[in-house]
Amino acid sequence: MSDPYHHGALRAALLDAATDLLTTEGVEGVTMRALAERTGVSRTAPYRHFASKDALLESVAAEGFAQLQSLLHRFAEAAPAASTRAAERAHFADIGAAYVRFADAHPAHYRLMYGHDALARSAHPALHAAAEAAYAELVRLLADAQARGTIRTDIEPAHQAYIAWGLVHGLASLLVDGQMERPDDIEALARQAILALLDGLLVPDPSVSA
Amino acid sequence: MSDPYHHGALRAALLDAATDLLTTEGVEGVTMRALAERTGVSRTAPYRHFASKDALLESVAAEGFAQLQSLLHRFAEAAPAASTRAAERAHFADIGAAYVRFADAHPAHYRLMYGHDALARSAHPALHAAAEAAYAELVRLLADAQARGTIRTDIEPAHQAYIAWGLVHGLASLLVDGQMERPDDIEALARQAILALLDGLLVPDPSVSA
DNA sequence: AATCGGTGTTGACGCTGTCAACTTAGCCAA
DNA sequence: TTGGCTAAGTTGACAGCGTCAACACCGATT
Repeated sequence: MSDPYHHGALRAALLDAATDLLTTEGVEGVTMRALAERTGVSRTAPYRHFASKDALLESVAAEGFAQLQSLLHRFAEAAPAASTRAAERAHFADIGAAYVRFADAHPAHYRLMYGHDALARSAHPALHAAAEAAYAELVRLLADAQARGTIRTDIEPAHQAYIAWGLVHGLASLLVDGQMERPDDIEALARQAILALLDGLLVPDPSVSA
Repeated sequence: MSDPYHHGALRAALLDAATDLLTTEGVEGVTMRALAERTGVSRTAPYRHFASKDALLESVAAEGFAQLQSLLHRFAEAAPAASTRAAERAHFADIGAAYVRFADAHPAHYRLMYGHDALARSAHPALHAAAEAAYAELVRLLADAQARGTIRTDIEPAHQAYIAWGLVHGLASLLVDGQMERPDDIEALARQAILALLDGLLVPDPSVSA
């Protein structure tokens, strides 16, 4: 009836509580003691499941990359079969908008995935692997588009993925870190950015030389 | 002869020490006590010059944005007068490469400027202003290019700046946060990214519709 | 010569992550 | 059934952190 001595599913409960605290209080609010209290155990019980606070945060961050990966994966499956130029533009704009929407919906989580200081210093294999898996999904997406013949092939998909990832991550990061003025419609801006990358920023006509 | 009771230039010394510690130990190494020891004063002396540790870090971060701004400003003055397409491409590629090089040279400082958790939560007017000033420099750069007639005018300079800033910041961020594999030649990648944004990623010929 | 305010010091407090030693309870072998 | 092994949870303690309160110093102003 009353609280059993053994929790039973503490590990999962800790990850849930951490994600909760992350969204409500920010990363500063995620403390081992707060997690313990939320899950109804004592201060050091979490150490039976995570070697350190950093290890716990690493798992939370990795979960975020997994979500991002599955998001990209859904788009990869919904790729346009018949590849008109308009369909491709819309498809990639959708992906970029979805990415930025994810970051905007879970800002603290997103910040943890990329920006957390403790996680950035040393090697975190699980987190690194999760990030690479999400990245690989994007590479595949672009390789497919190259195979369809809609995207330039003089830049290898891995580089294109790095560039595209950099663009959307940069937008998301500016948004989430709050240094820049928050744009009115972030989703529209994300679409505009993707389209700019697809179409180019220079004037189409190459006869502008003075 | 011996240490005077009053330091004389403690504020500047603290900022210097903080920047030093930032590059050598990372942001976790920047502690009020360490700063006090480095500058030869007691633990709480810094509080005569900064309201809190966050306020001190905010000043350090703002200095970083000032450096970034002056970097962009130098490029604005060196803008190509006669605007051939090749010259414009090289010019913007140079800017992007310089930006990423800055981040790569001062990773911890760069992370502090954008990613630090404590600074992201609440409003930090001085930091915000410094970031806006650097951003304004980029807007001006792009407005000039539009005036020269080399860049599309159907997207306003402020939006183009947001997109371009997003791209280079995204690349820099991926680099500095260390989640992604570090590319062989980051500067070349930055150039490639800028050129991709200028030229577009789609195949030039619009007749690819199936 | 008195004093006033900016600067630096000492002591203390609560909060944090985490180690060490101990307890509990479920499970498996004898 | 029982004995004990082990994973899981607890309590106590410690050092390091940011920071407040109270006090000491000293150059400049009156």
